[in-house]
Amino acid sequence: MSLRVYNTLSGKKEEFVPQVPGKVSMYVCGVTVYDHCHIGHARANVVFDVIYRYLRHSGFDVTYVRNYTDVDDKIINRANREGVDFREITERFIAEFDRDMTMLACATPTYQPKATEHIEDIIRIVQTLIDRGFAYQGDGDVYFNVEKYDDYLKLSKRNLEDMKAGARIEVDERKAHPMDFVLWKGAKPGEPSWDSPWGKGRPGWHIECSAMSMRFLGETIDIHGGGKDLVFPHHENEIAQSEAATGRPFVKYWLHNGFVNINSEKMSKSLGNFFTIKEVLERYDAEALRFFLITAQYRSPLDFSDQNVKEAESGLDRIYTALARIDEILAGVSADLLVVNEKSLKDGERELLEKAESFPARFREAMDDDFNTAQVLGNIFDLVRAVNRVLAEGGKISANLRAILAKTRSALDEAGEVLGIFRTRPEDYLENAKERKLEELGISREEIEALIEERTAARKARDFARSDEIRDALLDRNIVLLDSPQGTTWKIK
RNA sequence: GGCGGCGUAGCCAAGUGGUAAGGCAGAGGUCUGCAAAACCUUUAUUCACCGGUUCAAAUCCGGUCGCCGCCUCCA
Repeated sequence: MSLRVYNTLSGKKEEFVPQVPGKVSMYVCGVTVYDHCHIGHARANVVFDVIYRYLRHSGFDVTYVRNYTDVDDKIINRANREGVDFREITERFIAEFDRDMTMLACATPTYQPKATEHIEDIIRIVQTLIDRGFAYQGDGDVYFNVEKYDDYLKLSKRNLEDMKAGARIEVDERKAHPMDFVLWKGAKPGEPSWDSPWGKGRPGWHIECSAMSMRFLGETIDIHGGGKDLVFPHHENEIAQSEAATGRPFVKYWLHNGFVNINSEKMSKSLGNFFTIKEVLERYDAEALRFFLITAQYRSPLDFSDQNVKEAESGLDRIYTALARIDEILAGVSADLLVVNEKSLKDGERELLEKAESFPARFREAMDDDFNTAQVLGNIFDLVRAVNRVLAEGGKISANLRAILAKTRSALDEAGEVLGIFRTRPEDYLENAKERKLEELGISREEIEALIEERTAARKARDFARSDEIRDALLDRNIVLLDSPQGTTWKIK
């Protein structure tokens, strides 16, 4: 089986064949750094991080470029409002973005260029477009003439006539066609600007991605990604200006992620229904958030709600609990030396062995089918259940079981590495989760442990009334007690 | 108005022609002093609705209804 990806350009899943065997060039539109990022940005970046990791895992040598848009109206407006240089705004929010990405365990792209570092490239492309008759000047601005480029709207599959019909397009005297878009904006007083053949100015939004993509990845790249909302106009315009400038195809595979919704509506700044990554991470574990973001296939909408994230968190806890049990059993043994003796397998062991051994193939099959992370998670839970089942049988841990658990652990590690989860020691994950929740509940470990001690004494004395009273009191405060032959432990409800 | 997507159990979510993965929540059981955790069993004769193609459809085709997105900055 080979990798198949859904290409927005063809509207179909296609076999993924990079231009150069073994190598992949990938460009993903980053963020405009004028404010904190929200969960929608988190999803886009986690989705493409998983894709990046999976491509590498599949043996490709991937060059991954993600830009920072660091000059733009919104940045300038904020800078003016705060009375600071625009670079102060961009530096601040680049740092915030980087912190968010680190929290979400996103790998660092090969290159993270800034638009302002590529003004010369931008000017060169704009000049080429003018020379080739695709662009024209108007009052210090330079526009792309959409009527000159025959394939315009091939990505978003519309036509210019329909666009005009109900569209909210302001008539602009300087434009030859209402849909023409700006490549270079003439400077207004107080705005950051750069010298150009057309006077002082700054780049339009779309041209920077073409410039940086070509600079780092060449004229034709394998994958270009971004949110669905970028299909038109951003990506459409990138195609037009890039292909008009080079005469060559710009992108082989266009990949677009679905939105994060709130009550079935798109999360966005303008609707005001957004949560920043920063504030969500105050309430939830970062890994749980990442886990939540991959519970659905990347092209589907994903509804963000307290309940949904909590459910994801419960699911992740379940997996980590099983991992902790596996690690406890495997502690101190060298997994490489473990060999399964097929002849003396118990039923549960055989089932787990089969699931663990078939897992890698099922994992690849799901990921090869347009990165179906939801299906992978289903397979993971299936494996976890088999682990729990075997361990619930009790008895001594046989050498065989140890070997099977080692196989299971390495299967889960493989998936975890690609999905960017299970990267924490299970014990640490569970401890951290506990710590955070304890703080929320306003109860201390010492207090709980003192009560457990008192209860154990009461139970020894068969004073079950007192024992249950303590347990109920703790339960009221969301602390659940777990009795086992080894003693009493506790967890948070 | 144009273009595109979606509608699978109480909730989330896989599944694109062969008879419904998985998670959360719920119920019963094993365990337990009683519980909890864990495990076992169980929860959609059915995939928005109607019609068609087919030996066979959640999956393909046509229609209806509902929801959402893009067409303006947007991941």
